[in-house]
Amino acid sequence: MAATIKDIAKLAGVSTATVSRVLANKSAFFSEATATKVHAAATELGYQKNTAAAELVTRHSNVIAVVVNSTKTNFASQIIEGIQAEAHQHDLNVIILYAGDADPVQQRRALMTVIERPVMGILLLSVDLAPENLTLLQGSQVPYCFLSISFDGERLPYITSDDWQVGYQATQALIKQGHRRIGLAGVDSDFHTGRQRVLGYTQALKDAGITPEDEWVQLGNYSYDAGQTAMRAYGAQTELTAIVGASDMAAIGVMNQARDLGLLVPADLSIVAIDGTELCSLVQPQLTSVSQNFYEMGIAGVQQLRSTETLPQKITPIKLVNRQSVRMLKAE
Amino acid sequence: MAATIKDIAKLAGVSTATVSRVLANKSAFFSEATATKVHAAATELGYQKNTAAAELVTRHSNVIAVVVNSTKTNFASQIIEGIQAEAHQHDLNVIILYAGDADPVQQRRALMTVIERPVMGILLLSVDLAPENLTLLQGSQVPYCFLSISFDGERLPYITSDDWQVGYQATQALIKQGHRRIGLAGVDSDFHTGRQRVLGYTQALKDAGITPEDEWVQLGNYSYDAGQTAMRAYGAQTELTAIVGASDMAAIGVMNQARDLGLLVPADLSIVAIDGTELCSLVQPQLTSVSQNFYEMGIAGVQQLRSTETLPQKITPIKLVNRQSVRMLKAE
DNA sequence: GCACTTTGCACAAACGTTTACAATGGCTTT
DNA sequence: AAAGCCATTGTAAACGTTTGTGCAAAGTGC
Repeated sequence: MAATIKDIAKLAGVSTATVSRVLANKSAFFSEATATKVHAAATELGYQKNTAAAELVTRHSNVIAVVVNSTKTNFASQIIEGIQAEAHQHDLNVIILYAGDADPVQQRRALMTVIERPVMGILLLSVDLAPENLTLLQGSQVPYCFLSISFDGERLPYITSDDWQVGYQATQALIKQGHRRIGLAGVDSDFHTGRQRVLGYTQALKDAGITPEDEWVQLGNYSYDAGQTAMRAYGAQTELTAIVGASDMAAIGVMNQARDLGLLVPADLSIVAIDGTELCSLVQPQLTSVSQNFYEMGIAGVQQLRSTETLPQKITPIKLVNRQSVRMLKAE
Repeated sequence: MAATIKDIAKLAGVSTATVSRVLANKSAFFSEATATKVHAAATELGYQKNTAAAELVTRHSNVIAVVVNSTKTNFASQIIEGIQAEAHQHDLNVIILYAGDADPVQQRRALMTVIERPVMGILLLSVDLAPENLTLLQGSQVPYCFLSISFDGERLPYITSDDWQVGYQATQALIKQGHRRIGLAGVDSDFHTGRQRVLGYTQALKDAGITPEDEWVQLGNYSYDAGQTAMRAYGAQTELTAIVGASDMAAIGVMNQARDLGLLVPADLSIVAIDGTELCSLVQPQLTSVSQNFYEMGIAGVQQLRSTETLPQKITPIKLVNRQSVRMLKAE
């Protein structure tokens, strides 16, 4: 049905080899005259290249696959924008796959559709790969790199913020405003990222001479619901004067639940969010945040894929962005 | 490097044809004994199928490509979830491509990477294709369907909400609460979708015996900024008592700007948003919305791709969801 | 006018699969 | 024992490209 270079060759009266070279613009290999003939034939037939066939013989592809976990996280789009920008610079194309939220079956499906085709590399956006799927990935010979997630024991390539610092700085920002009883809401302790944030948080308190109570840390999965649940656990009579939300969503969950409990933000309760996506300036009051540089993470990700370095574990910078959800506390 | 069926064939002492048959599980064509041999060899070699090669000969693929415009719209994820759910039912895989926000070059890039490879169909999420890119798409022989966007003259397959109804019902919801001076903010009049919403809005007013002023409709691109700008245009002294936001984002923009102008929502100003994504319940007050059924749009999209019907223009239902941003107005 | 170098092109193999067709051998049927 | 059938397997062509090799014609220098 669709035209192939064979059809073009016939129509232009040359060989397929010549057609291929003209179309690939390997300029040393053909004359102007044949080139015009070939181009004319190509447009006449409405030729569409079959890249899959080409990739089969060249054994090399120019598409980067991005695997995203589909939790209701919202920073993905920022990372993807970074990825796209850098990829396009180098004439690479980007495809995105959703792997379910920690669902090994869906993860496998996404991984498979990508591994079975020629892709130049795989970027995994904060996906906690099930062990069997990690094996699959590693066995596939395709370069890969994790983004916005880190690992403990395993030696895996990843690019992320310093999560310990994230926890530390968020907490410290509150301490500097005079807060001393500070919660941490919606953080996950099953994975390295979450554990690091808790450690940073704890250390910041200790450095200020504060001993955190166990109930100050409410675990969760970074979601809006996790934030709400955490705030409900703290309760309207909480001794806390400030809370670090484990993500923007969690922070919003905390804030909305606090309001439902009759607490005003920041008058009664200060909040610092972690992530710093546009969500923070959408809500009211706007959330002060420890912001990650997701865009740069994306850029670094494709650079890593393009380089041959074996084990990069790059750290991208963070910064505190003051908005409206923290108030200065008078000395008690 | 990577093992092929040829290697397996050698190791198992059979032909590649047999290997292919065993691996594809064409059960009528081989014995148990050879099957086990083949499988053993395959796992020993860590075989990874090269789907691209297979698709080359079978001339048929099982991946659906979804092209998304990267405006800061947030309903995309809901549609994609619908697409994935339905696709997986039928053993189809989904890949997602970002086409820039109305940038023909990026659109072309996305389209190309998809057309040049074997895909089973293309779904376009609210992307306003530049004319030349539309031609490209149509010339590609690949089935396609637009989602969450509609067209005027051209006979194109699309699935969307009834945008006239969307405009009508949003406006009517406010009229029913006693409002008579109602704005429409952030809507785009360059495309069919936006024009229909304006028409629905206008008709609803007329049906209530209200003659809308020109300034009541503030055009824009559905973004947060568009909402803010619109509200700024209305001003603090606006005669309007209610505003329809052209999207969730636009509505939030309106709301936040209104607050900055000293207007309380819904006490001084009522708002109805269009879309009804989770954003509506994240902000404070929660936004009453005319909600679209994005999930179902996704499902319908892949059904359309699977069917052979040529020109489907399906309408998905909408519904009014009451939250907290509209107040009943006393008769004046 | 000869040997030599370019230039421009065609031939054919290769990439990793699937599948139509043919071939083999054992079993059943008569 | 011949004939036919079935189950299992192999042979080889095909998919649409790219690219190494080789060959003819044209151009160059003597």
